[in-house]
Amino acid sequence: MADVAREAGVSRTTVSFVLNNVADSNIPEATRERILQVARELNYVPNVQALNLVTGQTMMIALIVRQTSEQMSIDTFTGEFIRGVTTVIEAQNYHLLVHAAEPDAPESTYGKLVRTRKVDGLLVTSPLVNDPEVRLLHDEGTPIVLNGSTDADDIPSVDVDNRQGAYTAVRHLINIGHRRIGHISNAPFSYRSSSDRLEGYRQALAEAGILYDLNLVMQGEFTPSSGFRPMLALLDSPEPPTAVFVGSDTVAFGALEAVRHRGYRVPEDVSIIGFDDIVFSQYTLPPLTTIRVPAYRLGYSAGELILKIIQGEKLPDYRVVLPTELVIRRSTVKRP
Amino acid sequence: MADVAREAGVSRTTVSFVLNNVADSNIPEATRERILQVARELNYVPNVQALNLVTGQTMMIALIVRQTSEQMSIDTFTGEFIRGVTTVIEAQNYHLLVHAAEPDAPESTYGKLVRTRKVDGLLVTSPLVNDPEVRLLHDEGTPIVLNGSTDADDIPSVDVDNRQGAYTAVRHLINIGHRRIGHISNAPFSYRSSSDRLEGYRQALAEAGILYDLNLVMQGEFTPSSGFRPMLALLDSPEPPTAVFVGSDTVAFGALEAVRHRGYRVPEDVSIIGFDDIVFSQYTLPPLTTIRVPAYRLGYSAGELILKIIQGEKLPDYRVVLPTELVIRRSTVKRP
DNA sequence: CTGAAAGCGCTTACAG
DNA sequence: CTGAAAGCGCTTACAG
Repeated sequence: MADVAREAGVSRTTVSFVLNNVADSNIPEATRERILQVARELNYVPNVQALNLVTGQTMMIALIVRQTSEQMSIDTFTGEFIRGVTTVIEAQNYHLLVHAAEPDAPESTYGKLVRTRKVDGLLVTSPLVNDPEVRLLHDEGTPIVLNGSTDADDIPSVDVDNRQGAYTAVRHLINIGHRRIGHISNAPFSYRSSSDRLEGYRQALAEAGILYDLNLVMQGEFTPSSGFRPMLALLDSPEPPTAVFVGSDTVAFGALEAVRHRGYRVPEDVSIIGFDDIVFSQYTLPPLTTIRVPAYRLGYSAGELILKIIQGEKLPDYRVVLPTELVIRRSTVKRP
Repeated sequence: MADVAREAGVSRTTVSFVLNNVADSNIPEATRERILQVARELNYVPNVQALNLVTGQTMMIALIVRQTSEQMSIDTFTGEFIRGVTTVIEAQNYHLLVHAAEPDAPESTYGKLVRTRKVDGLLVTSPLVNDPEVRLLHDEGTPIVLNGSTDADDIPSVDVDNRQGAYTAVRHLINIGHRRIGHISNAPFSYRSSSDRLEGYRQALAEAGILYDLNLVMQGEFTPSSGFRPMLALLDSPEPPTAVFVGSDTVAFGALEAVRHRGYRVPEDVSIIGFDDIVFSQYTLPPLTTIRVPAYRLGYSAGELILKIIQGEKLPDYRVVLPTELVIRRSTVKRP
């Protein structure tokens, strides 16, 4: 910048004014042009590090992905989510730092990112129901947005309406004649999404006057293989379900496999409905009926929200809840 | 830092020395302890922005993902790759910035990242065969590592041996008795990975004395649906293949679908082998025989390489090529 | 052993 | 309309 000033015969102040288009600076068009010209010739690009130091902003937002390597290798959600986030924030000159953290890491690896002024705010996916670090950071005033819900309803978040989605799924099963309906969760019930989905399941059952049977409820854990055994157990039970609501498509793949493994057929012997609508669900045999989760839009909303919080905007509501959508394919069928 | 200095009764210089453990600074243990103590009490954390300004480093590496939204939503590679990268670089206090760029974006959106001193180096996935921006940046001396190959062999890169992988796949088909073998690519042949895989296919054919038949070669484009029509065409041809080598698992899913759609069966009527070994390939019907690509290790290697380049290390070779592995499952079978 | 001073590349009151 | 100066929070020769 000093070079530009010298070359143009003005002070750095003036250069800064015209390059940043500062209002009320009243620079005559002539010098203005000259400075712009020189800057172009000299191929001037501002050093954002210096800028950051004086403004106190980093123009960076961190995305903390709380997943194991294994989860990450089967995850198609985060890619779309990232796309949504970057679309919004890059339009405002922010960038995204991605940091993976094991869900059961002994201590926070991400608080440091904000304390050392590496980022201006945090996006946290799949937070634990009760993450003390998130709590602490939020209370310290760190801009933070969760993807998914925790017990702390005062922390800003974006999520899908899990209860409603599960309700819709089970309602669909009931509508087509099923009464004995099993459930395999997407994750341990210590995750809010799992317990919310379970609640939707129970609500639909209750409304239809169907007794809640604990023997029909199993726990999955993110992966296809975690859906295999629970499905076997359901199939082998004295009074097997005619339909199963699986809390995630990925887990449902293992359930489909289990049905085949026992020599039964989907949907003739048992209907299966999933949750998420990842791309691959169209290509299973049969294609999976499921509940669509708008990953891109969740990312987009999270980006909008964190930006507003960073910019100190007062918001009527710090929580955004997006609707899901029932996608009927061929893994569910009317009970004769 | 000024606070710490005042509180401990020393100069900022001294504080800097002990906090950074500067050698030859000969600080007596007593003052050293005192400073550390005060820093802890005051909860001192260095401002990395200031540090960056003086050192001229940003401790950031950008990952440029050249994909459309659609590609990103079916991509399980990038997640694992990211995990590999962050594992290495975070151990050295670097962080990863992720930036998505449409493959056909009119102009570079990422050159700016290095010119404005936002990052110290660039990782570029799925580069175009001939990306002028990559060329330019590399020639300007920007540390840059590609994931995948371009025509420019002087630019550092990490990749799998695509030719060898394809050769192994087709060799497997030949070994189990197939002679009429089709091919559907993973991407347009303007991508280096596609043309390399095609070359491996041709080589295996040639070695076995099988004539190369252009009618048997089709183009896929990343998605399952892009594998559907080509497979139909192959099936409907006057002399259909008994086996098909598909350049990516994702594309192979559409091919499997097409076979079912025509009322044929895999592998009884036609064997199919994929490439990549994504998790879902275990859950198709039948489970897919494929060539494993070590995504995590590619990311890990890319991270190591870019760090070495940034740190100015002289390297014997700037290209790392990782081996693939044949994974035999149930979609390929001996030709009677 | 330790401190005063310059400097990294910017912005922004303030004064003229 | 424009410039001199202070300051953002650090590091690092240099001198004592």
